[in-house]
Amino acid sequence: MKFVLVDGSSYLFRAFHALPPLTTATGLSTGAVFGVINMLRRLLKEEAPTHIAVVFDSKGKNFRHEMYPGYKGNRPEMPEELAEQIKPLHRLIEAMGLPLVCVPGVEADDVIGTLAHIATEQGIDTLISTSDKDMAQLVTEHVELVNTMTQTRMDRKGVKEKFGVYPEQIIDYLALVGDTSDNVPGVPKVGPKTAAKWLNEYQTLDRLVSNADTVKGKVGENLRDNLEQLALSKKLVTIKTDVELEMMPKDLEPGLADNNSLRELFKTLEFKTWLQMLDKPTTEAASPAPSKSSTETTVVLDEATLKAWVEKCEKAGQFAVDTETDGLNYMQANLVGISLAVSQEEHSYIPVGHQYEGAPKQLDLTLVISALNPLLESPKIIKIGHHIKFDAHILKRHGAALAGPLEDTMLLSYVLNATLIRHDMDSVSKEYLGHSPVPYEQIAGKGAKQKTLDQVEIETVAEYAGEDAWVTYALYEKIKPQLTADLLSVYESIEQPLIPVLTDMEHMGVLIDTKKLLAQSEHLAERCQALELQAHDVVGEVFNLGSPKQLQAILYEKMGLPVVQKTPKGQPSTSEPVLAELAADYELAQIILDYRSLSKLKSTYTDKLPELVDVDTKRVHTSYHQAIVATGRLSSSDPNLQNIPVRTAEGRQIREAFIAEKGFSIVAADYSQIELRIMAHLSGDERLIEAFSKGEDIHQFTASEIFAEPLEAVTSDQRRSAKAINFGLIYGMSAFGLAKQIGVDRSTAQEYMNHYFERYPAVKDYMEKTREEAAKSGYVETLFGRRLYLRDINSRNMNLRRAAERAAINAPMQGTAADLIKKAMIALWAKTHNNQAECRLIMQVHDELIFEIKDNQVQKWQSIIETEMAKADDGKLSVPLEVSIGQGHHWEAAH
DNA sequence: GAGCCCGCGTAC
DNA sequence: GACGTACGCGGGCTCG
Repeated sequence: MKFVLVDGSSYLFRAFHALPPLTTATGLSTGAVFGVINMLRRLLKEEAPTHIAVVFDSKGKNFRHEMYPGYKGNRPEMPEELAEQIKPLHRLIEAMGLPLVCVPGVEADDVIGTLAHIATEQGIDTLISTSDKDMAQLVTEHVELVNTMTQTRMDRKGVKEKFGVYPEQIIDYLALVGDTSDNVPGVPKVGPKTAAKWLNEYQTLDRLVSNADTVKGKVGENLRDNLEQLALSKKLVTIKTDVELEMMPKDLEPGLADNNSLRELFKTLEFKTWLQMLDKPTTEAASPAPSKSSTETTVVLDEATLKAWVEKCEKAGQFAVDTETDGLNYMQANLVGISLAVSQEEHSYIPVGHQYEGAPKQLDLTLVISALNPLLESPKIIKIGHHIKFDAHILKRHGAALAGPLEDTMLLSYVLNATLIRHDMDSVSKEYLGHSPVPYEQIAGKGAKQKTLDQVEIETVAEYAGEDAWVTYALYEKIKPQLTADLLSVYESIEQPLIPVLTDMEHMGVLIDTKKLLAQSEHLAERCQALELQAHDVVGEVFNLGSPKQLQAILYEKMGLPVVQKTPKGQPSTSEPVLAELAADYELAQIILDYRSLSKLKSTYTDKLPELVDVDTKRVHTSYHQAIVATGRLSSSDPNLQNIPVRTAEGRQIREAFIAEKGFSIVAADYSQIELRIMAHLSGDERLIEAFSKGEDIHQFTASEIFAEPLEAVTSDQRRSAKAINFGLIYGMSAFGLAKQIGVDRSTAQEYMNHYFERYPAVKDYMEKTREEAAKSGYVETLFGRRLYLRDINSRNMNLRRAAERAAINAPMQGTAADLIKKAMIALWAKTHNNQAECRLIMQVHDELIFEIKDNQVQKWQSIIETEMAKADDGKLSVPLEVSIGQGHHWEAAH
């Protein structure tokens, strides 16, 4: 046990007087807070206490004032600049998870003296962190002082060196010397030297007083004149060691840091460096005291223990569950074991699939599943997981039905703060529990030697799996209470109900016409080969067309093409826009462009998609990630179904391979211009809202506004420019970007934008207001209250700040759109999940939902889909949500 | 050979 | 430097 007592009051005063007077933009003084927190952080780092208290004086008078009305009498009233720092300091200390102690009627010294005294009695050594010399009287063999500001440490020997007397003589010493700052009288003309000399001669004040007559000179006279005063001074400087306290040293364990409170406080106090450090996962800045479990994981190998655990979970009403598997593919992985936790201390692991040589006999999988099923299915029992969708898949494929209520700590963390940390278990645990779980590699090994968990010893996996379960449980208890009402509503009405929707979508998968894709691959291979030969021919040597590096050497060094643009690393770029520009003059550039686009299609889509078709279901099962995208969108991987080509005719052919099973059709429904509609709503721009309400072609309408032409006179070029502006605005684009996009000079682009803002003044206001509010609060919000923190919004780095400002403008629109389609998915799932034989949701592509619907039911479902999607805003939007919907035998035809 | 970064390109 | 959010390919480099 490492016990540290911090004299908060002494540091507060020291810091206030020693440090330059920092103030925030609003005029709040923060210098002393900064100094004390800085000191505390250093102390925590250097001493790593297991038990700690930060002690402050209580407000108002204490027993010393009663004893001596003049106590601290010559001290001026505490300046306002200091007084206003006390509350924020206390709040910060609490947010750091440190026990804050403040006992009425006594001073910090007395509390510290008492705690140190108790600790010594209990055999605990104490370190007192203070800048107050009076504390030297508390030093013993078991109590040391440290001044964390000056980095000096003092034990018995140190006290003697500094004061010339031993700690037990310090009280007498102080009484003799007096203390002007506390208005404690001493003996006139007696300073440190004399006091030490006398005490070395007579040992104690009492013996000195008895021999007062023998002391010569003027000081001797002064001593004799002040004997009465001396008794009082002695009482005043004596630190109490018998204050009645409610806490014991052992109670003073640091709690968990509340990083969200810290963030708010750092923001208010404008402690930007710490704010940034807080947002870096590697920081030890505010890392909370580590949380841990004091018990081992119970390994469940017999039916009786299993039954006991089922009952335990039932009784608890909520439990954390985690599945261990032999892989990450949710459609293929086999169950190796299940861990459960009903508290941080009670966790178990039920092995069912360990197969290494010498593995003990484990409970039969079907037996375990049927024992757990009542638990997993019960609508009365809360199941907590971290990324519980994965566990739901695994359990489902092994005959168990994980049904709601489901809680997911990954999603809780995401909703609470999507941007500043990642939401995998390790990161979240580190952030909220200050605990780093055993990494998977430590259990399974890494690289070529990596084993699957079924090959790893049960005891080893049990520890790992049990930890995952109790950490999940602890995270749930820790994070959920931190959600404000708005964020809780985002969680409960969007993210939580989306879990089963995504589970079903993923499990259902998408039927792929593998043959068609492979035929396309062959065709693409031929064309790529031809282009490659052609390129080699033009250049006169063989090189790798797929290598930007080789290409750069060929184009700019060998062939001497003009360098249009450089990559961020200073290399001449060979990117699409550059080559497109060169293509007018150089045949080679066009060849490369064609090659690039075709080889991209081949490598990423026509070759890869067939490889990802599941052997059992013959369908592709993507993973939708619910806690990745800062704005609230989903992302998709393995395969990514959200970037299937659509722009070019060749690319679109790939969509022909996304088909429906026999007797079914593909139905695709997308929101048209959803983000612009949201912009219209959020800005409240009347002209824009009206245009949407009337069902105008928004790009054409915008063009007619910008170019002051009647609607019917708008040229296709004008419409194209207006469209670019519309999209650019959503992304916070500049005149420069717009100019590049539509191929006009910058001043023309600026002119267009000016016209735009003249016609839609509320849009301009909205963007400025969004920027301002983001800078002030550090975050922006969607229509439904989803919050996005922007770490660089006040960065002094112009580029970072500008990028954060663009994100601030984009996020409410992109995020609200994401919220809306998620709500539509949830509403539609409610209508379809019991009727998957007729209609099933199979894909989501940000503003589009794709269904597979029984041929003779298409009409009926199309109207349901349209209705539900159109009313996903709950009537909140001042513009209508328009849905365009189509059907066909494949995705391409359904557009 | 595994793992990572870079440049590039696909989607909304 | 200049347009927001993602995923993922092949090349090529580093490391063991």
